[in-house]
Amino acid sequence: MAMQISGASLRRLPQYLSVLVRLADEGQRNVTSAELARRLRLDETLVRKDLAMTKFTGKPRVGFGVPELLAHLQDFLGARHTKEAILVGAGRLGQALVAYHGFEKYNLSIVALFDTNPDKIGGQVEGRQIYPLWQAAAFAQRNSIRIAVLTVPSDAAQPVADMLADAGVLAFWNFSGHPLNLPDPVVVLNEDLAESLAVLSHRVGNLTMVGAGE
Amino acid sequence: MAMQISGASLRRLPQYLSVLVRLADEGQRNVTSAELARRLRLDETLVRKDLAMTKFTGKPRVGFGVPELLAHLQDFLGARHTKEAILVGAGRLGQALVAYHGFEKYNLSIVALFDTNPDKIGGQVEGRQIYPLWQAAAFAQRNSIRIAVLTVPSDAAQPVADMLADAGVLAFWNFSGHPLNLPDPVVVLNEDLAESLAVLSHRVGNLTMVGAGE
DNA sequence: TAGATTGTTAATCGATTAACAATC
DNA sequence: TAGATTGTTAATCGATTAACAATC
Repeated sequence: MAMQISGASLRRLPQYLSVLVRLADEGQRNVTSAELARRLRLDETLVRKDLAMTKFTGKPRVGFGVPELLAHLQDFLGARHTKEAILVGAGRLGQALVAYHGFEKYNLSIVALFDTNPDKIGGQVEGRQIYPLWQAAAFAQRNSIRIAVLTVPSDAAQPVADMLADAGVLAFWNFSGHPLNLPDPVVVLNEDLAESLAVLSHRVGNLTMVGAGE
Repeated sequence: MAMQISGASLRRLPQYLSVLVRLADEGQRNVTSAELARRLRLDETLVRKDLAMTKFTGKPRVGFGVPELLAHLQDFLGARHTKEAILVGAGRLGQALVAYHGFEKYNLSIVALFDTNPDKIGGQVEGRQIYPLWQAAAFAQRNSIRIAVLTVPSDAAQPVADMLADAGVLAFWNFSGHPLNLPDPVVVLNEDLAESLAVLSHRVGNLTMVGAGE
């Protein structure tokens, strides 16, 4: 009965959030589904459906209260209580993610980094310490860490994930490009820049072909 | 009649590619759709359908030729002729992307960076020069650049994209989080870490709630 | 040949869009 | 009240999965 929100809907919520932040800054009190739709190039019915999934209701003739909806979505997305995470694989991508300030909006805080490279261990990234990989599981357990960001080489992804899942980590943000196999309650979110790049590469290939001939 | 491949299929092709690279290394000659499906946790019919979309055919009782399919997918994804791109916004994320070696697999080469920050201009990232933003359009035009990676703040995304589109850029990989509005042949691929983070944040919120009470 | 595996057509599923009654 | 806008049910669309005939 409590209909589960789809991944597709969930991915649009931060987009609504970012429009709402702007509208709130401008002091706008209410916003209609039509206006949200227009700004994000979506269908207005889809907007109403997405918001309904989060159990927020608007007012006919008025729309949705901007500050109320803003706060509601932040709550819904879990953006209002801090979650601690560790990052495994302090390479270039890992270090960039630690420095990426987008995390803060969702109150995700990376508290420690782990790596196998002795040259990196003991160093710091953005004020966070890099520890040896073998300490990761114990660290996660001791600090009740629930989230791990995996920026390890693809070969290392599965063994590292297994180890951390054993230590109680419940969610993985997996940048390794290797699909993970983990027991059921564990959440895996795969992020694969290669996929996007393939899409771009193919489309550009087609464009230039069209441009060149035919 | 020449059925257009869907984005969903296209995103799976690099996954097949990475399995094929591994199989080719191991010297395996043929692979069945069932084996590809198992390794990537997909349905085997879906695998056959995806490969059919690229116009590659297998042999009943044998499967798909590993080296042939590998080469075919690389071609299909445009991974076999080099494409030059510029990157606008040499911040942390931008610099990380330049350093990210995943690009090379698809023969996408970032040849120059642009930024407005005088402290950055004149500097280098991974051997590539950082130029002032106002030179970007002329540079793109002079060098027939077709692809731009946008790692600028969201407010700057639309004006920068307009300027580059005027200069002949046909494809944008947009990390700004701001939806772009561009004329029709132009390809935009949006990459939004905030979306993924929202999905993760929500799912973890649910997990911990389940763990805590109910 | 018999049987495994492909390629394709049909059925299902889920997400988006259209239609419209409810409401303020 | 009249009319704009919500919330929801029905229709459409596209992608995935199932079924199965073709083929080597």
